[in-house]
Amino acid sequence: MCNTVKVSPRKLDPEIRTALVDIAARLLAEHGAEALSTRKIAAEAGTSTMAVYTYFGGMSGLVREMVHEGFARLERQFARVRQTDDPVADVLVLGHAYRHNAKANSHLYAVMFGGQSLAGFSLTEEDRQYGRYTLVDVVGCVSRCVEAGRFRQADPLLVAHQLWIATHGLVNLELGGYLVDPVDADRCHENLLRGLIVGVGDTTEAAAKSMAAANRRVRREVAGAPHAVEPRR
Amino acid sequence: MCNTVKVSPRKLDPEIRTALVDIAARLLAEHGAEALSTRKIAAEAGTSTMAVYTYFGGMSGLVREMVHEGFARLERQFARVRQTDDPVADVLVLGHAYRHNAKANSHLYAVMFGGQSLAGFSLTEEDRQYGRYTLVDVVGCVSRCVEAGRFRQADPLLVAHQLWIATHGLVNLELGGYLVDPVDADRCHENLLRGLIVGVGDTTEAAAKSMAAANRRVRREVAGAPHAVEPRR
DNA sequence: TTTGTAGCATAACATCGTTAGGTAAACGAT
DNA sequence: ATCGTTTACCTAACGATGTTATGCTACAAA
Repeated sequence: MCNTVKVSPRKLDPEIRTALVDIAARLLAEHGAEALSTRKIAAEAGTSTMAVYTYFGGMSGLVREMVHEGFARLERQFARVRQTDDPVADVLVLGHAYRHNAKANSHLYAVMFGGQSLAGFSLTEEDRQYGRYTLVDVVGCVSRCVEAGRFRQADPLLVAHQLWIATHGLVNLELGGYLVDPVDADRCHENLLRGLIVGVGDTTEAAAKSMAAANRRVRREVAGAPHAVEPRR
Repeated sequence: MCNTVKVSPRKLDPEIRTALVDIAARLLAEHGAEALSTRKIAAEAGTSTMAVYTYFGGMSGLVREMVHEGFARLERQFARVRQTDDPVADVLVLGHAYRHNAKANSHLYAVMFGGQSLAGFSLTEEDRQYGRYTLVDVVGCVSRCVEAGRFRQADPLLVAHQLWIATHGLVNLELGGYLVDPVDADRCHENLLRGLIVGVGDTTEAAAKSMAAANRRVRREVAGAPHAVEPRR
């Protein structure tokens, strides 16, 4: 018989796989996109450049793996914010969590949501669907705002998108260095969210109260130091 | 005398300079960031790669030139929108102009505002100041909204930043392919701006009227086909 | 123990931005 | 008009990039 399915491979080492992703993520975070190369990664991992191809099929595959890790981090960040009886404050804390995550992983964020192509990689529709899915927490939170009578009756998905878009724009321009002293990112964040919340139906008084409550919760529910983040290169 | 300031140079050809910028811009727009290389540019221009260095000091200098051209295009786009007695509609048309320009020059826009580093280029503080300056039109328009009693008394610069951030976030996620069918970019644009305008003090009725007026003006004041744009690669 | 598949290293390829060396052209001064 | 100097510009090369071809060899199944 010709089709003798002889077997006797040699398994892939999962430790090497995760090590490669970790090293690549660290290189990206510490030295930026330019510093991400197969040779540097292989050198740090003590392997040859071929490892990147056997485990990920190329640089793009490795970047995709990092992007998925980035989405996982965002989800973990979201999971830390509590659900209270003030759903508007909950939404605001989620916004802070989103912004914090973006700044803590700025280079990765640029690839995930900023449309930055890294080493020839670009997101597939599946990747984007993965990214959109991380926003289900926000949609649910907006639903509770509507149920609580704080937001006008509207499609929660649409309102969540408004908040996402605004926060994304804020973070993106902040990372780009565009929001400076007279109109810095913190001031913009505050005003932008206040405006949107009032715009979808909340009263200015209730909005102000929820914003104060959210600011009090940020320290404990989003991360240690709110703005301790590596500066842009 | 030793310091004989003998003169006799050979002038740079301004035609070659502009040709290089044009070719580079076309390559960027048609084939994306990856296709932008000194060799391709030189080949199309009929020169050698050295031209890029004599005229721009390197690839970064050429990219900087393109970025400035991008800002100029945005300003020209803004200059096309009229100032009417409905300043809120004017602001909305400016937003459409911003979005149109971003989509018509998507790759360049990503470098200008999206933080995308192209061929090792990254914006200087001077470049960013140049970019911020293009928003003076928006600030002035917001001032007129306040004077007309449509917007609550507030810092026009701050309100203009809110609108900028929101529109930038919208455009960026749209270019990234994140805004799809149930909640597409057009719907988000409409809702986001409506929310913000109401949030800064306008009544829902007046806002709706101005939005309708703005949508009517878009065709003639921003560009031919509102959404005829190369799809994302 | 035998055997063959597949991980992995070495080395080569094409391409990239950039630089060095040499040539010729253009302008001010004579 | 001629000269001299300066500078644009081409050719060739360098280092570094992602990727691929060619083996060697370790490992798991028989």
